[in-house]
Amino acid sequence: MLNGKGEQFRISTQTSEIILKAAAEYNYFPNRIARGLRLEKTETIGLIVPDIANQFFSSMAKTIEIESRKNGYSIFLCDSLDNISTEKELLNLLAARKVDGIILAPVGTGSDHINEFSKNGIPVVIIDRYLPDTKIPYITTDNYLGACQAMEHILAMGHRVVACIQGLNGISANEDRVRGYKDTLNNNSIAVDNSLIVGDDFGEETGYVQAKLLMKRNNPPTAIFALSNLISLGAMRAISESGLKIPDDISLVSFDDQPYSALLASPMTTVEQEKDEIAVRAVNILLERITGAKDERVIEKIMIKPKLIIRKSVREM
Amino acid sequence: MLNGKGEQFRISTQTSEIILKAAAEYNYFPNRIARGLRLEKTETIGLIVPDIANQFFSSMAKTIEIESRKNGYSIFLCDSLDNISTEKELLNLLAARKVDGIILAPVGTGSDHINEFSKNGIPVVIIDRYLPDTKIPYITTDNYLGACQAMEHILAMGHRVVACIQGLNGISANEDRVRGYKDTLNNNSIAVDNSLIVGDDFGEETGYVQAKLLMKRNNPPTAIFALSNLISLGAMRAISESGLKIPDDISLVSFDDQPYSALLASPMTTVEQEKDEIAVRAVNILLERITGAKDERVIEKIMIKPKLIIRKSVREM
DNA sequence: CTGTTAGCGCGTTCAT
DNA sequence: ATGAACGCGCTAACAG
Repeated sequence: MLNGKGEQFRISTQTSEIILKAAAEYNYFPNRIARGLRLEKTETIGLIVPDIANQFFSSMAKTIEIESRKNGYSIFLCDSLDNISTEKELLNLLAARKVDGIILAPVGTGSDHINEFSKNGIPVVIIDRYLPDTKIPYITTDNYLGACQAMEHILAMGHRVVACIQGLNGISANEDRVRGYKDTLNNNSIAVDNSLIVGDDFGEETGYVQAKLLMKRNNPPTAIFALSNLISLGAMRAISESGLKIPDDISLVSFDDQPYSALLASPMTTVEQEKDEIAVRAVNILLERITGAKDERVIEKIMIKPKLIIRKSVREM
Repeated sequence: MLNGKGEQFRISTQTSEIILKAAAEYNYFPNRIARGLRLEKTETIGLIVPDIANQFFSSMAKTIEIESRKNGYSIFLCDSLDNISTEKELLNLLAARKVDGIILAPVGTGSDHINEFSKNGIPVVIIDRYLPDTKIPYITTDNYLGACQAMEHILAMGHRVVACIQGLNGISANEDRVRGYKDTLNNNSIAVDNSLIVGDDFGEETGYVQAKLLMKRNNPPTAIFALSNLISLGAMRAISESGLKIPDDISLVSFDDQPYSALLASPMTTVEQEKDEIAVRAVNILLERITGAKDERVIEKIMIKPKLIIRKSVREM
């Protein structure tokens, strides 16, 4: 009876005002649980991220929460701890909680469980990467383009031996970045040296360990392209421990701009992902699927252009 | 019927196994919405923070989510945008969603709405600060102690003119830190110069503007104590723009350790808050109040000791 | 020990 | 134009 629109259908002025005053006076709010049970929609969205403490995900979470709330939806926050079986459990948990839809930043390379899950009728939108051979809409950064932009800059500054510390092998975000790295080298007539492509996860430790190894090579790289903010953080730690300076001794470019990027020992050149746009569009696409506003045979596959922010971490050779 | 414990009360082996297999086979999960309506508890917790994109809150959110999930609870994430009327709306929203409890990192200085809200029976636990004259349990950093530790270090390094860029005036976290700053000066027989206590919010801009002004003084401070991570970020920007170096030209200590603190131009000495412990204890206290496990006349008022991490941003005079 | 039923609060439908 | 009754899926209470 007090659903806020029922009144408009019948009496406009009198009843509405009385009801509203009474509601305010008695501090009445409709029970969303009962409403959810009855309507078979809860106006909730599940958000699963591998690590909410990571600035990249927390700033998208912020935008997702705000944009969802504007539309009456609340967010169940779930941290999959970068663990694929946790991610699986979380999908089931959210299903049991009858969320209307899920925004998922997947973990690892396996995706069978996601494809399987998406058959159950709860709409899923994927962010940050995409799955091969899937019917699930996604919205990510154009990682290939971002890597090309970064590499073009490094090469334009005169570097010829450029290492790449990559993240988790096999996922689209990583593969696209590596492909951009290789293609840009090739386009500039520099042979790809596979021994300069190292690393296997997006964590800080990978950056640290691999940077140390790279610096010990006989023919060390003059520049490093780090494929995540944590990798560059680790690489900086290694470089700093070795007594070397950026960019004098070695240059560094990182994927993912951070609030502190401009304030580092050497303000860092980064590939900035348009997190806000990814987040807003993910919410809007999900809401369209929830409300059925759009032909669901259309699978959105969206890549947002990143932006190269040139600071002072690449030396001119 | 399928609540997972009913079986244990009756048949142990046979029925349980049959049910479990059937449940797995048909991929059945009990509907948590219906359950919530029936039991009048939803096993959900509302988390309200002023800015989830802030590392300080996002890492606590991570721990809160994980710790809650261990106990079967899911988290509604709400970002109050540092806006007190949004915070108010969110409290009501969470009440309408029938959360079993709320963890709140409050915004601003006003707290009447929180006291008012807490009378409605939904348990609230406050983190990051405390409210004056309230019956709501809280768990925060011992901000007074943290400020004393930082100031003792600065003074021990020989500084005598030390500025303090503070955050939002009037809230406990800020007042306790300022009190620690003043008391430590007094204990070391240095008169407090109120013109060296500047700033009025925790943002980056405050740090930037106030640091610029401080450096222009006739008798500029040799050290700055920044009362938040964003303030120190802004101060660093100002110092860097002025062509000055930390710690050679000016020393800096900041509240809130960050992942990048060790990797800055000058690795920064910080007061690290024990975020994990605050988060875990907040969840546990809230759960105790939800389940009624503890005498609710006991109002927990907990302060966790912070840790001074000494790096290289303070010069020996 | 097992099967049946009432009712949580809402929105919808059907009957006035 | 309004009011009464039903049912969403679950669990607790009760009857058999």
